[in-house]
Amino acid sequence: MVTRLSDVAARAGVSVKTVSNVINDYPHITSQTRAKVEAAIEALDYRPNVSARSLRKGRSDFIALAIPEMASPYFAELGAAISRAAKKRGITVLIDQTEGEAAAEKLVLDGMRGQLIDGIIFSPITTSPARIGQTETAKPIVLLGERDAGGRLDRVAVDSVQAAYDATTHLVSLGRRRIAAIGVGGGAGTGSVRRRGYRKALSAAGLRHDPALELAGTGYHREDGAASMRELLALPEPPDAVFCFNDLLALGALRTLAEAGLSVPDDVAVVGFDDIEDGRFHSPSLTTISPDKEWLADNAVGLLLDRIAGNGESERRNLTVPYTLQVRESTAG
Amino acid sequence: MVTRLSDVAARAGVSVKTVSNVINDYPHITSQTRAKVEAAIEALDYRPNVSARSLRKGRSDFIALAIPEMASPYFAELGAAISRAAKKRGITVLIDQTEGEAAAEKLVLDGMRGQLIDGIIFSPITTSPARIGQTETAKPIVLLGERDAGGRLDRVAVDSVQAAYDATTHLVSLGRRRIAAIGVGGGAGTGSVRRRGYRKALSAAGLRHDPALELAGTGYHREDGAASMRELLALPEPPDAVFCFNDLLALGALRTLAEAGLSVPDDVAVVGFDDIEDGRFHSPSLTTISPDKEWLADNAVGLLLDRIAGNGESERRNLTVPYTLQVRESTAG
DNA sequence: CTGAAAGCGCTTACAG
DNA sequence: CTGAAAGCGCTTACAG
Repeated sequence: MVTRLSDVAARAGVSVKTVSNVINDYPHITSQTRAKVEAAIEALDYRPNVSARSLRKGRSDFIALAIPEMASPYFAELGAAISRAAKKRGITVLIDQTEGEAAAEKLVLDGMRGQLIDGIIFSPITTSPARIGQTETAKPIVLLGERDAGGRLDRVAVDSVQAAYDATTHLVSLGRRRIAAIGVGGGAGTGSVRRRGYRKALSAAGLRHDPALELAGTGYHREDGAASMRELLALPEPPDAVFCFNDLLALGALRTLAEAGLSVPDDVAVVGFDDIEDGRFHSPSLTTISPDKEWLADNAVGLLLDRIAGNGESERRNLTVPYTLQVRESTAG
Repeated sequence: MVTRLSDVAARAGVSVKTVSNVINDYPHITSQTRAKVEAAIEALDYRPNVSARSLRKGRSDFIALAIPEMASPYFAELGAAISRAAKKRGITVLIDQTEGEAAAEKLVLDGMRGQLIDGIIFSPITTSPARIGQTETAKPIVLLGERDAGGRLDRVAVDSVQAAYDATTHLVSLGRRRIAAIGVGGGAGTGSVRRRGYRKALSAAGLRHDPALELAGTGYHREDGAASMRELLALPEPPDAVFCFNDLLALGALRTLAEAGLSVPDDVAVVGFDDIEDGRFHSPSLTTISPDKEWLADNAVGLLLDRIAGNGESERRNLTVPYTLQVRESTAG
């Protein structure tokens, strides 16, 4: 038999309303009454039934984090940070792996899973911004990453153009002249936004951009970085530096360079993006763009809760995550 | 306004009971009726309210995965596999980060979060097996990892003694004689169980175990492995091989060896445990014990659901996860 | 096979 | 400040 609110009320000799008031921290309760109720809760080891509360209030204090893949270190670290940020505010995070599939992302945009969750933090990779912008979602959504929704949804993201510009400029300042990019892509995602910053930095430095040095690949994993690096090394004129659009690509590229017996950074300098722990312990350690993940997590959760709390109609916000360039061995001997 | 079951019933011209029957796949419904109801559901874009269903049925189809840390690659990969395995069966996984804190682990053993979840997959690292064995939990629990509960709870785990034995024996077979261990620990956790296999292999090979070669460290992260390796290198007689009790420790050790200018495996051979992706792409790539994570995930979820479905009183089960030793560059040039 | 009704455990107006 | 009662949206005996 499970203890119910009414059991607590009976034992404390008060009404259920009073017990509810104590649990929900409402005012106008004498400390004496509060103590009596708390003693009864303690004695019966009572815990409120989440389903009943959620059914009645229309709020569950659950939010969803929809990411492509939780086994990917950047998302794993981000997920950990977001879970912690949410827990601090009494919110539970439910992680949904979309695997980048259009159907799964559509489900997210539709508001997800019946009515359990109160809102969604969403990192889309397949759905187009136009499609996202059309969303008439039942639940508040905060977008993460490069894709925006034409200002129709809240969003928290690094200024990727500027960050890619800084990363590339760092390579230029080292005297590198044939600077490749791994992870470029069409559309409106990471691959195209970061390419913008990369190209901008090249032309600011007076360097011509060579299409042969822009590698697209099929994904953002280590194996994709390794394969792209192999292609670059097979070029008549291989690059003397590579900017990889995330750390996993960079780690894969580093693996290929090691297999080829090339020295990093002497032969080829490498920069990544994300600052996952893996890169900090690698030999050579990886120079990378380091977004402030705690900041990102805190602000994404805060923004979403704000929206859930009822500021549904206020203007959409676009928060820019602070970042630094961490210079390590892969560019600095 | 949210669509309710009764709205669907009204539109389809049937009773709520019939709609409920269709949704829950009950028998005795003419295909004609079913089609009518499904059309109404489609037209109204109806989704059942999870809270209401869960309140009424006493089942939510949510399970919790309680792990120390989701940013740790092994747990991230495991979490991804468990989420996938659960999703296949229509179950949603809620990830709870205990951070190895006793209070958080106690909450897990108490059954967690009011009554939302149906059961728990739990990877404890602080709570003692004795304490776990005393658990009178409200919800079914499946244990992961070395700690058992004196047979009082279901458990899915690698045979860590045997796996550690295999890893160490592999090093012996390479002709290594001073084989260190990183990650040893007291108590009943990973650190003590794997040490048992390590020592057993040494004595089977006729090697004396040297206490100076057993490093405890403070945790199972890269930095702990790096620090332990530094200690080993400072020894009058440093080791010619190291068995690290997880891959993260091994990656940290590899970093220290690279900094010291030592060659792997020529000077020091290194073996890990877990087979995270990071180790496969490292230079040198990491020899490691590779547990079948898909198998683990499928069976942990299956066992838990079986228990939830009502086999509460049947005998506790202890499933052994298959593993292989993946020989890579860190021991094989 | 279907319909009307009770009840899961909360929260919240509504009276007092 | 407290008590009695309605209702959140389902599922499920109970009659028919």
